[in-house]
Amino acid sequence: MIAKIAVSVAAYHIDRPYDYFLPENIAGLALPGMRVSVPFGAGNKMAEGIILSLLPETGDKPLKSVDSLLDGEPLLGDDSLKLALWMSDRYFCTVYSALRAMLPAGVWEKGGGKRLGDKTVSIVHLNIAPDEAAGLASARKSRAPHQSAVLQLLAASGSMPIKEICTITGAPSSTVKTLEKQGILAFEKREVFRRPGSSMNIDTEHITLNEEQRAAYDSLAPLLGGGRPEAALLYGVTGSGKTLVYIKLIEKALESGKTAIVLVPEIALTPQAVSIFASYFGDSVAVLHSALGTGERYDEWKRIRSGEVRVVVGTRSAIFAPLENIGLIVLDEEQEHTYKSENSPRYHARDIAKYRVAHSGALLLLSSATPSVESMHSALAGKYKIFRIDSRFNKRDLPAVRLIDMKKELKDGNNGSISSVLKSEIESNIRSNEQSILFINRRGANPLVACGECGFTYKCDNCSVSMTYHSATNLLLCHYCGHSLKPSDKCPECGGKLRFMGAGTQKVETELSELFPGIGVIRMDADTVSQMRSHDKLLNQFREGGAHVLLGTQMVTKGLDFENVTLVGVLSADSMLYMGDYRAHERAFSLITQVVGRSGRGEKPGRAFIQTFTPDHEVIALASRQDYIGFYEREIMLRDALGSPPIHDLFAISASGGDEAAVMAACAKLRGALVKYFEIGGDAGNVKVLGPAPAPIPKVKNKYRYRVMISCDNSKRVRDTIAHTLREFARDKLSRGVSVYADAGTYE
DNA sequence: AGCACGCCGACT
DNA sequence: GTCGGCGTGCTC
Repeated sequence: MIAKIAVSVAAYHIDRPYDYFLPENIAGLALPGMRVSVPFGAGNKMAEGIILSLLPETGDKPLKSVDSLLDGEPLLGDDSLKLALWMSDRYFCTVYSALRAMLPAGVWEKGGGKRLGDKTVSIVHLNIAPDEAAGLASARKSRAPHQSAVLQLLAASGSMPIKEICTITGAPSSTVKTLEKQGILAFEKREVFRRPGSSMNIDTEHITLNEEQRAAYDSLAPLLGGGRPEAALLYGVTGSGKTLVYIKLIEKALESGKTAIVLVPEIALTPQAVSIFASYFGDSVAVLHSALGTGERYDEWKRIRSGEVRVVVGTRSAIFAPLENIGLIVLDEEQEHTYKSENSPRYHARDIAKYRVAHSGALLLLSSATPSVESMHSALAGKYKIFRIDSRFNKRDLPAVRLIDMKKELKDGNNGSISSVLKSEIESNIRSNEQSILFINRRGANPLVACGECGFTYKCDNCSVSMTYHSATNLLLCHYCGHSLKPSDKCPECGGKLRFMGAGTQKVETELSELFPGIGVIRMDADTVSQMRSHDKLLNQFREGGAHVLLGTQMVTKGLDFENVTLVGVLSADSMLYMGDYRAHERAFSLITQVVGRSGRGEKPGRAFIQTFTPDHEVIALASRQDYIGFYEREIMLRDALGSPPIHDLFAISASGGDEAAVMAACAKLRGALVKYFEIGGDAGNVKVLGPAPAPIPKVKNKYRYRVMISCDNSKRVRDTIAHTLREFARDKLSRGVSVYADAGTYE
């Protein structure tokens, strides 16, 4: 027998299914999806591989032999193996790396450094009839009270874990063992899964949909279970209760024997929504957090594979959950960039979801208050059915939004981060004991420290970015590599006076304490939530009225649902608009819309203020009016003109390395090869090769980064040309010290 | 990428 | 004569 195997150590440019001979002793046990140990390369070093398929011997060429099987049963099904091959073509990655992305890390820890065994408990059964046990219990009541209590308990319940018996009766475990020796009780080892406890319990007994939710459900439900792949976009304002619609749809899928996956951008940001699933579906739901330990994640994965789990809720990688019979896949907040993997395999969960839906005849539900331009484009083109939920859950209007011109503030002598209008609004909220959320897109105190005389700025030695001043530690910090530096009193170049410019969360925190002495401010950014679970702690503190103001970065914009918040301030809308990539406007629009939606979710109406130096900027103006359609129409025209998605497909070929000249030369060579091959292939008309150009941040961690962009119509031929160019480049001597990768539909 | 093979200079 | 430099080519 011959096995086709994806080998872990085969780099991208030599990756292919390798054929190995399966020796007699393991040929009968080997199945596709199992891991194996195989000799590879000239040195025959042992490497891990995964069996892709088995075929009969041909005897053509001499093959090396599989050394050993590493699994007793397949870790991956046929559909996963096929998906990995598809991913290697789509995302320019090795088949093995695609397969690895589908498996929980715990799979490799068994027998490795930290043993990760299967956890078991001892279940104790009665070996005699219950009434006989009850008789023995009363007979031994005075002579052996512990035995009596244990027997009485088991007479009532039949079986129970030993630990539980001991805690209930107070008997030592030796009592139970004695009874086992006497043949009265029997032990059974049962595997248990380490399950993360759900922290909140939400009453989900009676979920009733309001009129609009019901209408959305009624239109979506018929798309379920027809066995035909379907895709729909649920376009619903924040706070419209889309989660309830998902739950009803999942329920329907389960009723017809199907399973469901719900993807969320980040569990930490939507704890309430996730808890609803957990309490509603109980043990048949698996929740895959990022905070899950290796063991817990591994166990959840096993529960899913065993068929015990029928609903999976999780972040990006949960799209690979080994569920059978999928009826529904939901992508909540589908526009979020966290659905795109930033390292190899550089997949987008939405693409994988489409693949799985197409192969299982399920319904894909994309959901958002501000759909990605791609998804809206597909919906308008008729590829997705589109449904709307227009009013918020509690029938509250969206908050009134006002733009504040910071140029004018500056003219009036206010150079702080908080405008006079916003200041008086915060003041009135403090007086009426209502809460406020302030959003600023930067952590630290000052993003720029410069000399007022010679213009010197503190730049990171390893990265091409200026260093941010952190007042808490009195250090300058690089947010890309973590490099830190103590600022000197005077300019290190000319001895002039240093100026601390711009504002981040720490600076605003100080300003707030100066403007409103004594008020409670909770600051939430990467610095304050780095400690485990402090994220929840800070939010609970705020919920319980522990502060007047919640001040933070992106993490205060999503999912939060606080009834007492009636004021939202976006302190600097401009910083988001100029991030250099084609998605900057989309992100800014979405972020502003989301944070505005945090206001007025309770009984009291909300209001929002957006501070900007460019109040006339169309994106800011559209965001302040919450005009998604207007934004979409403007954006789609720009995308078309710039050759960006969704009108055109985009690939980025990136090169990085320590020697800038070598990286540039490599990029130029890549460009030349691409242009040549596209011409030979007859694709020159379809394809535009742009660059090479430095990446938006040209140096990170002492590596220079340049790239070539390809705007085209994504086709197999184009992908093959890119793959061929990458492989050829890797073999080239010029490539020494320069690494390259390709990214489909690039985000940066 | 990682390794062996191979063909040239320096050395006990 | 042989040890080791790294240029070249292959990986079932």
